[in-house]
Amino acid sequence: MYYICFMDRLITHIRKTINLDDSEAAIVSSYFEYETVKKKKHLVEEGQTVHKQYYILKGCLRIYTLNTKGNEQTLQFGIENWWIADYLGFLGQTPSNYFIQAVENSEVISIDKNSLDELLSQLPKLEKYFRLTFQKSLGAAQMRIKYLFTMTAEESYHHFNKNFPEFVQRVPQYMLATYLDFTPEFMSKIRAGKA
Amino acid sequence: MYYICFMDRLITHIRKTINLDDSEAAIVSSYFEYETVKKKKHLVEEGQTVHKQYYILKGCLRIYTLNTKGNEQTLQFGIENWWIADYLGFLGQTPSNYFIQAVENSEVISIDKNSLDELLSQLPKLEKYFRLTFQKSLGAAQMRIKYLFTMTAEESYHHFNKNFPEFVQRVPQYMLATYLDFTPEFMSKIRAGKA
DNA sequence: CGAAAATTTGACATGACTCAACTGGAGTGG
DNA sequence: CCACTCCAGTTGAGTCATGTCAAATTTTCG
Repeated sequence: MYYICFMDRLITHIRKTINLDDSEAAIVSSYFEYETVKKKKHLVEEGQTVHKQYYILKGCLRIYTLNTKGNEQTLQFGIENWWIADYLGFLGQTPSNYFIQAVENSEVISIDKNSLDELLSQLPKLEKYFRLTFQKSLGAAQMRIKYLFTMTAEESYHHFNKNFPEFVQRVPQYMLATYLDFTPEFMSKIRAGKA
Repeated sequence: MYYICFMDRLITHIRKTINLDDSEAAIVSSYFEYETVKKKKHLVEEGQTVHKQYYILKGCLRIYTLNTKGNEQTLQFGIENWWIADYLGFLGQTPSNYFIQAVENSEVISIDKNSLDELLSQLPKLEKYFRLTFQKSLGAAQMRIKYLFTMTAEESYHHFNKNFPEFVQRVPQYMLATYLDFTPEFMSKIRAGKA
């Protein structure tokens, strides 16, 4: 079974939280689909109602939205072993509020709501893995809001550089600007020390 | 047992998601503590390391932080039947990143990490309740970030008024300003139509 | 009733944005 | 492997949304 191969990463990740024997791991595997996305391509477009949660095997994705002026605003970046999704859309099966796009050529595995519900009723011990994953993500989202609030543009930039150097290398600057909530031009001025 | 009384709300809330018989409900009840907080008093101060998750029975609370200038910034408000916590601090048992304060005289029930862990191992079916609760909160946090990004001060104000009228009535305006990310003075000008 | 807290108002200051022009490097096709 | 294009990044001038500060006014509540 080839899919076992690319499922390994997720199984390993789950096993950091709960025990899974091989037959259970096989069940988990059977519920996921493998997808590749080329750089710049979208996995989800705003307004779509087919929702999946994506687990990133390789590459880098982002979730973003457009503001009233039509500019992109990045809510979150994700890399290897991160989950990414429109959680409200997923739960309510409502149109997506966001775009999900590949920043680099990427590989993901995905699961839709029905499949996740089935999987969880077949293997209830997985609830704990997802509970902890979401709890952690929720904590991260709180910090994200805190940082958006408390730092000036320049502080945000330096803070991000210091704390997430992997992303700085992998994400183009104009895109990082849409995450830190200022314009690419302004970012350029910060970098030049002319802000 | 008196505590059964104020635990009712949470039990009812949990039963919207999963089934609980009376003996299970009693187990849940036994893990929570009842607390009251007077308006303006803090349940948690920044830097503290005793962490609990709070379920609001009555009243209104908020979680906030201070920016570099010492001004308050409100991350989230919570009312009856909402959970409120510093989730990252809770999970990691690290010093709190935030203050949790009563906006009105309030009643909450609380649980610390050890108790929650015990409760969940004794009653694993609760994992699903918390998984769904956190998943929903995570979705809400995503929307929160989207709104902070995409709206001007004036749009934020009107949007909040329209969508959360209960809060507008219960929360002082200067505090709402710290949630919507502008100054009380500017809020006043928006209201006067002079923005 | 009085004090403290919340809200309003106005004058002025400023951080970040807009727009347009320019530079340099990375792909692409011939 | 060169030439061309296109996209990312830079720079500067002018502008605007929102902040700051201080004072006046209104509301709340002990």
